[in-house]
Amino acid sequence: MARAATTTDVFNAIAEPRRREIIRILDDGNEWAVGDVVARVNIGQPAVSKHLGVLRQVGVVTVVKRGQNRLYRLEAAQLRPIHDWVKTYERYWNHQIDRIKERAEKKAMDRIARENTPPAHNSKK
Amino acid sequence: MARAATTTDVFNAIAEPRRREIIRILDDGNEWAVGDVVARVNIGQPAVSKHLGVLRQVGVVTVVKRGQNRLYRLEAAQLRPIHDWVKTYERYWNHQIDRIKERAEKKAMDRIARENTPPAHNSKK
DNA sequence: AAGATATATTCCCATATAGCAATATGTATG
DNA sequence: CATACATATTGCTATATGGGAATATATCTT
Repeated sequence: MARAATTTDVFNAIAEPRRREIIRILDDGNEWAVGDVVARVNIGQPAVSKHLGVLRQVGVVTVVKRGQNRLYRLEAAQLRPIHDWVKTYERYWNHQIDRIKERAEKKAMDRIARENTPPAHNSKK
Repeated sequence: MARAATTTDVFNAIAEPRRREIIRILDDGNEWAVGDVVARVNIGQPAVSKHLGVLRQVGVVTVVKRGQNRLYRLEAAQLRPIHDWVKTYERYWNHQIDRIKERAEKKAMDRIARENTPPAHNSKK
């Protein structure tokens, strides 16, 4: 089985460095025409259009037509699944507050226990 | 130019859903033998070994030999670049008073208004 | 209408990669 | 030593994908 398509899995969509670069460019609250993005990256217009198409399909950008331009806008809220996923591991580099750490550990253990259909005993390290 | 290899870019390494699955399995503070991981996923041992190899090369897991086993341990601190990257977009779903939020609300209201006024069905309004 | 401009799409190629089957390597144990 | 076991590696196949070049499509301008 191949990995989930870039057009359906936001984790895969942002695995491409040029798409992260484009996301960064769009992150100023404005709408960007394709040509303006092209002017700031080192790849051609078709490649940029394709990257924007991928980002659109996973919802990370939206597009509106205005004249002969297509204006893309960042919808970074769609990145939240990535945030939520990686946040689960914060405790691995954040040791400041015990409460946060304990909460994260408990959440992880609860999830694993739930998904593994409890072997009916405890004994974690 | 292709995207950075799974073995050198942690963003690409975690773009594969089975690797995220393996990371979650390892996330209980213990060391896991390959066979124990194999028992929990739906792919064969060679595939698991390869996924663990990818994760090892990007530093997300470490491995020690013990007898005929190789024990893998999660080193989730290596996921921090992902956390730092996505954290810069937190304001898109946290910050209550920015333009994006307002836009989203407006869009939702427009949609609700549209749904509540189907053509030629709401006799009186 | 005829260019000019902006963007998307198609065609093609090169490369990465996920998985299985088979095999190799290393280790424990009789 | 011989054999079973655990894991890695190799060989292979199918597929996804990123990019350029060429082309299509839509819109603007004159």
